[in-house]
Amino acid sequence: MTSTRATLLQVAERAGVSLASTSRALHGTGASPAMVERVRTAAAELGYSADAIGRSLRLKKTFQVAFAVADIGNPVYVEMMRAIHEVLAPHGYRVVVMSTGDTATSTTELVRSLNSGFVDGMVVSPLRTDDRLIREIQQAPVPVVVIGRALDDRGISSVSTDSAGGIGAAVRHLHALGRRRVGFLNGPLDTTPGAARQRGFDAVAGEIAFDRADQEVAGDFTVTAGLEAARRLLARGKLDALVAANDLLAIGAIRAVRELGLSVPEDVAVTGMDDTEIGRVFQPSLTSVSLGSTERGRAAARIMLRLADDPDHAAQQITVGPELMVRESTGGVR
Amino acid sequence: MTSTRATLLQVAERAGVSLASTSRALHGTGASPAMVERVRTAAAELGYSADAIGRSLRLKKTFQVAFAVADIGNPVYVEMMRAIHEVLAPHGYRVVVMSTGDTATSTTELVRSLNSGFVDGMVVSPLRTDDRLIREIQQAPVPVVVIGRALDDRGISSVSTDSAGGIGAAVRHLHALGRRRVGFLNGPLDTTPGAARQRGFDAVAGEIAFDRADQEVAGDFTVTAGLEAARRLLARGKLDALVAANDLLAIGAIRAVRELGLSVPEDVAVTGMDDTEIGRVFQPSLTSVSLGSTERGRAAARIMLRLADDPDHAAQQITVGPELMVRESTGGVR
DNA sequence: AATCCGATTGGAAACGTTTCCACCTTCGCC
DNA sequence: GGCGAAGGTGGAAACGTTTCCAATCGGATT
Repeated sequence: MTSTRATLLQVAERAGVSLASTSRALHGTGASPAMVERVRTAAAELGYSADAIGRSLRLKKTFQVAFAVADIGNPVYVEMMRAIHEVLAPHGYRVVVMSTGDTATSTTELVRSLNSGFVDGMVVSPLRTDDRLIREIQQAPVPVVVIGRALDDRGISSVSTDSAGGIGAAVRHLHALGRRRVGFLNGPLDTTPGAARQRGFDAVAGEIAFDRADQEVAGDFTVTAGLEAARRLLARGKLDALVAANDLLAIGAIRAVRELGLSVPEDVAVTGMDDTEIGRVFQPSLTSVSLGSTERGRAAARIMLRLADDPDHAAQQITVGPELMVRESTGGVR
Repeated sequence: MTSTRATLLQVAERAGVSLASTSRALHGTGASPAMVERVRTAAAELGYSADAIGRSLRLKKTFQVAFAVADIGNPVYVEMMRAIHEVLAPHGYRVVVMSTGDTATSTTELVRSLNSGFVDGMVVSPLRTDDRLIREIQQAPVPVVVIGRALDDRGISSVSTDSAGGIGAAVRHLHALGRRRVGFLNGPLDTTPGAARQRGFDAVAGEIAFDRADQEVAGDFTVTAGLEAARRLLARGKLDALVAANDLLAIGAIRAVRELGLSVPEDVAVTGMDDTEIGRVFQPSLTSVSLGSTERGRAAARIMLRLADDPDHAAQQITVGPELMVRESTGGVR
């Protein structure tokens, strides 16, 4: 590692030409072939590469977009990230993932990232949303697109889905299979998805008569938390169906079922949500409600592109419908 | 979203004081309480927040560190990221993940990220390493720490592990259990981990006599690729032990075993590598070689801190030993 | 009462880049 | 051969911030 990196001025001096010509020769247009050759050589000799900071200060553009997410460990965010990258990369944007790490302080962290971040825009999928976060998004210095909650009224661009309806579809599916003792395994209720999925379960549980309907809340949306919560849920009484708020929770739940010597789907049918790859290859493969992660990521990225072009473009809300993918964990296939 | 964001100069004008005083009042020291109050008010009224680009240009510091990784979908990288974040965050650094996305162009992408990135340093875990990449790392404008391959001779800081030895430990474990027909399920051989693990298997296969030893290479280190490759491997003849180069491949392999109506670990014992969370909660839980992802991440981050402080600090190489974690998939527990 | 010291303040430069503007050269055309 | 246009080049400003340095002010000490 050389102690100091070469600057454009040094290249200019070495080439014996002006700073302006050097810049043009390397990047812009309007330089003679001889000039280009000369400057290129000098730049190569010095191992020059343009400093992103200086360039961005002048251009007022970083060509970076952030994807801010509470927990990068959740495969659904990985899918979204791939989709966002796929849309943005051809337009010259790099996608950087900022994991807020600790979900408790995610709001504050997010805001700070935004204001002092090196990005032209941000796609954010917050686990928890409060008024302060919304206000910060509204007065953010760069465009923000929210994945995960409709915010029609506030002039914020968002891509949302109907996860409540998705839970309903899963419950109806289980009922149609003849299951009558259903357990709902949700994530934290103070999160946006947790709250929505709870609404979905409450609604459908009011419509459909079960012999028994119980529920339990996991500490977060991870496999481990799902395992623990499912143990508690199953300890309270026999169930023949488990609706998990998320694929990771469902995987934990399946383990809990088997710990009791029961089998999936014969004794207990299990559904997840998010239609992740791990759910598809798990054994049994997971019946899961797809919320179109890839589609949502793509939609968010497209809105971002539009806003990057024209920051005053009207806010836009898109909704992606849920779709039930029936697989082995509810006895669907084979 | 306001059309233009407030600058420090605007705050200064509104407060009726100089630019220098404004900066001091907000950030530095040596300003009178009255001045601080006055400037704070003006800043609040304008909704001012410092521009990261301008600040970085002057400070020559971004307080960001990149973690560049080929495939963020692999949980082992998530673990590393958490560890890196954990070490760096208390020192005021933000960790951003740059997924090179397509592994084929990962080298080129990586280099570009580095040179034009908004980071003070970079921790990189390359899947494929060639001379060009090494040269780029050596002349990188910011400190780089490599996770995944010892590069002692080149003056590059790295944190590596003995994955070859780890494969050896897994094979020996299976042999000790009485398994005599072993299959090795590796990832691409042109990757750094693929090559190392191949060496490990070749070495131990030369030492220990098996009745049968076969192997197959998966297209990448994912569950899906593991499933497909394991199908091919198992189709070629009966095996009673499978050594997978990674937990994801192992999970795919278990599915392939079961598709044949065989059970794990009774008919076929399976080992993975990386000791990921998903492997621990999978069913059966996965016997896996821990390569200390968290420990490696932490070590890399600590080296990075040192280099950020003193870029000319001598390069440092750390090695973390592998450790076999015996679980259900080889019949270890219960 | 004069001087000195410390505490605050403002002016100005600097970080590295791009681009506007003005100037110069050269070529083509009348 | 002169004139206009076109193309290439250099000077200088600008982006937003921090910090060095000098200058001012007030109070305290001799």
